[in-house]
Amino acid sequence: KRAENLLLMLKGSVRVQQVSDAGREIVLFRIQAGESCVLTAACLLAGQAYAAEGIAETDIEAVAIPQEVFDDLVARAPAFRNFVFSAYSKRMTDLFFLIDEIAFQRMDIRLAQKLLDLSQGQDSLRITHQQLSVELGTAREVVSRQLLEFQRRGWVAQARGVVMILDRNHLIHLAAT
Amino acid sequence: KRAENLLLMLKGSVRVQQVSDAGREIVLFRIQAGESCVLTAACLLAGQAYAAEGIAETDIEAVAIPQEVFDDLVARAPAFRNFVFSAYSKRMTDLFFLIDEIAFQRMDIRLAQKLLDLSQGQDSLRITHQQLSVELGTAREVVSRQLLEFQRRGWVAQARGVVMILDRNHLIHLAAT
DNA sequence: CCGCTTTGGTGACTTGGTCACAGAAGCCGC
DNA sequence: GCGGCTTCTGTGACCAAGTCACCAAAGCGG
Repeated sequence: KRAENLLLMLKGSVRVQQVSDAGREIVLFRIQAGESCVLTAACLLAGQAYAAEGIAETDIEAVAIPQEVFDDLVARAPAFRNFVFSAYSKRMTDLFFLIDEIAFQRMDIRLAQKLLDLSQGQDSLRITHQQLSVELGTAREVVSRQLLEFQRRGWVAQARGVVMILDRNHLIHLAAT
Repeated sequence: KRAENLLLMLKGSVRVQQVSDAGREIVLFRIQAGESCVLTAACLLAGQAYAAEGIAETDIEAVAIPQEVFDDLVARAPAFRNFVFSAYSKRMTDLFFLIDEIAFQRMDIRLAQKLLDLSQGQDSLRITHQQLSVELGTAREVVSRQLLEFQRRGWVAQARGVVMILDRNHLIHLAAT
């Protein structure tokens, strides 16, 4: 029942996503380099049935901290303890934010935000409509239609598996709505 | 920035809900007697901007554990440490579940589940459509329409501020879909 | 070049959310 | 009891999002 190790990411990133009964998926969050996987581990080890899955997006390096060492660190190192609790609460508030977005935010706004987020300042973004729909937890058709609308407005251009950002300012403006 | 105390509920229950920019609300989870408010506290204390609010649903009793005592307990009492981490992971998985429901589940099914959940086996339930809509994170009109449909089918009856469950089996059947 | 898979586009339809009301039920002071 | 509030519920029109059933075009592997 207990997981053997707790992971601490050194390099790369892991995407944690969930699959629904009907086969639809949604990205919950990402674990970046320097962040701990403690919480994921905790979820696992608490013996909860978890439908979430972690997917490595890049080559990753991580250190595995055995259960006993982790326990000992939490007990003896206040700084480490602090690190762990901060990570937990960060995740928690991130999830609150995600819930708010899913429940109350319009798709066009969420898509614009996601494009800006994933583009990292680049003008071109390698991603399929299907992948974007998983990021947003919606259907592929919805993404296709929204991108088409953005295209009509001259904000983006598309090629197979690629989205090009032509007018970042308008996207930012929409995302801030 | 740090909260002064961490609360441990002894009696009663607290509803934690979030308000969106547009004024819509959704219930995230409840803290029951015997559960810790540790995570909520942690969220607060990590200095995150949090739009969530806790609302006491009954008279409550709770012990406030000062920061230092909490720290000391985590450091020295393995059992307490375990309790805290379990609580965290339980909340986390609960949130995953909630996200899944919001993103992918139909409203009629979610409403049926919520009615069964809140009724606690009773045949009558004191709640308004508005309150139900907050529980589900949807609009009041949607709840009204769904309840009307349930009523047409003879599964429930309604009075002002009251929902009566007439055919629990059909509700259970729908909820299990 | 030929099939096969992946990706994207489309129309029709259902479900859910928004808006603007209106009517009915309780509540309070008189 | 009787107006005048406030709260709760019902409703229709409309828009946004999700579903379904396709089709077409772009890559890919032989």
